[in-house]
Amino acid sequence: MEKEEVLKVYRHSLAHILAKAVIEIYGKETQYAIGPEIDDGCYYDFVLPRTVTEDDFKTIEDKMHEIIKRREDWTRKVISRSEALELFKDQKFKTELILDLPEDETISIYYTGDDYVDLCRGPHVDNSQELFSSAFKIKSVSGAYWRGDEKRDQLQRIYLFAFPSKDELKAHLAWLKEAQERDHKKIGTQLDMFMFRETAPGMAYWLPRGWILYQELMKYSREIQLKHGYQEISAPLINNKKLWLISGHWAHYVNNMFIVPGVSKDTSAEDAVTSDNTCCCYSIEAEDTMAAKPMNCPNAMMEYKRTMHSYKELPIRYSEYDVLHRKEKSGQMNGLFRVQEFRQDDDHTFVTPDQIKDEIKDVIAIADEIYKTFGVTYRAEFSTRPDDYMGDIESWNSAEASLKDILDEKYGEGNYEVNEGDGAFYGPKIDLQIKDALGREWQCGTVQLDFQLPHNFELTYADKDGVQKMPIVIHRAIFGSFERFIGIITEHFKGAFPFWLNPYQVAVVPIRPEHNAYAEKVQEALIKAGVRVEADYTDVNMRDKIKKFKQMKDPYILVVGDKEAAENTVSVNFRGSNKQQAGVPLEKFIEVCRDLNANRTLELPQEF
RNA sequence: GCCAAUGUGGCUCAGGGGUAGAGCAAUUCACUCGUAAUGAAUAGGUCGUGGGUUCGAUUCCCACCAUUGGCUCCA
Repeated sequence: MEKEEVLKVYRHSLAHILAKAVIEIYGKETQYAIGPEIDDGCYYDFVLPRTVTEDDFKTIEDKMHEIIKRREDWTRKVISRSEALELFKDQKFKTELILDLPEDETISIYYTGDDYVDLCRGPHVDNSQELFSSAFKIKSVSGAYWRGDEKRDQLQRIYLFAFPSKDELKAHLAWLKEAQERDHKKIGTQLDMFMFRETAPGMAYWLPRGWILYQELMKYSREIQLKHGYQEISAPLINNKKLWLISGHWAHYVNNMFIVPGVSKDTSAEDAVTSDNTCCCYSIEAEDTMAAKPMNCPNAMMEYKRTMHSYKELPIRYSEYDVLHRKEKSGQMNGLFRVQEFRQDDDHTFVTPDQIKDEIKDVIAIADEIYKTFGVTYRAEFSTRPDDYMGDIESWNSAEASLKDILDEKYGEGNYEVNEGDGAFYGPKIDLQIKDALGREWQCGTVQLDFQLPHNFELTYADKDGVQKMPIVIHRAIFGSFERFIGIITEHFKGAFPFWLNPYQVAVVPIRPEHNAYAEKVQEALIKAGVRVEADYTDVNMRDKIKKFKQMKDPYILVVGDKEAAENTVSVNFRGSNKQQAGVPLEKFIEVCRDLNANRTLELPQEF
């Protein structure tokens, strides 16, 4: 058996052991649902008479060990649908699973000992003693919805780390610890990049250092977009409710919007709020109700609509970096990965149907270029027509065919995920996912076709034949949100950003105050060359200064004293090591810095 | 929104029914230094917020807020 297969069998078998242990501890009325294997182990979903907390972990683990030691045989049986329904008549989730199986499906069950049976395809170990060498540990408990539907039962999910050997478990836990050290929330605090306060949940305060990095990203994004024919626009951050009614956001997205209630004339309105004893009453029903924009699209439509357009002008690419606000349900925020206030590298491109393919190809090319600059890898996902789609089916079919062609050509057939029916109601989309330090995937890039907004805003262009036709809108973002992207690259680089991106690129440390004059000369020369430099001219131990800049992960620290001043050189300290190189001519050092910035080089030279 | 956990000086964390501790950072003094933690002293906290129990709550209970790991949703 392949190693992968062995791992699967172990994990899946341990899921059964977990269920058996939980049933023995919590009693026969336990409802057990499903227990698949996952990346680092497995989980099992239950309905239990009481909640499982961390205090129960040890009890469950001990019970599992005890069960394994019983050396019970695992027996597979094939039974009929009616036998299965009878066997699991007290198990509502199993019953539902059985009823959902196709008529001709073989129904197999697995016994672990005589007293525990589970509906399962297998395969499994033949006897529990095969699990003697396995290693497992309860990772966590969480709520999970039956079949991922929040309207259905909430189950208690118990996650297990599970590996074939103790060493592998140990290695995994070590990896996890290392990954937690990469946590962008931790590094962001250490490097003085950003902070959060309770008075603005899910909205980052960008500190001086972090804001430098943020702006460097925007600068980079703007450079690329300029090359690809994008025009930058900016539009109001809050808009009257009327706009959101037209765009459809008021109907579909209002719960995610920060509303600014207007002044209501009708003081009896149900949602009217009296602010004080004056006559002023606020209501979201009032005509002057405004809302902070959660998306840029409607305003882009407005700018397009300002004049008549000809097919000759298309594609028109409007990019924007305005601040967006999306109200999230509690428990959904997560550091910079999921915030309530953010900026996207957003764009709305207006195209004719036959321009879709070339345009999207270009978008993917931009994504490749950008992600490559950071050395991150991504995975593409293609989402197709949902049941509640808008527009005519021919447009959908041809649009989906174009997207599929592009994806096949770019990544090869089967090298991207297809989510049938998962597209937006207004059009199919391609999402680009990037992983964080813990291996969780986050959507960054997105390319979406939209047949709906142009319709709602009655957009037109005059085609060759003189007939007014409706353009198609392509929504796209590559970084996604800068907030999320910064979170990801912070973890990716563990805070040691590429030279061009690091808040300060070079730090200057004069050995004693009498070397300040030369240090200032070095700093000025670097600034003149467009290098971001910080220096410490205070009268403290040079070691303290070096320590401080090392902790800030500045790529190069230049120590200057008598020798350097006399020779017009610098003594270079390299990030991430104790390595030093003395006697580097200042001009040479500056030249290298200039190149690193110009090329946005990923690697940091370790020698001059 | 749901399940579980967490919230103690700027940061990292210990403690625990009798009104709080450490390290780092900060400030002051000494050392004037050639590459990642010199020494001494000082200052800094109504222990997330609001209720309750108690003679007494930072500690126990309840609610709320925020944060974390998941579920759902999403950039």
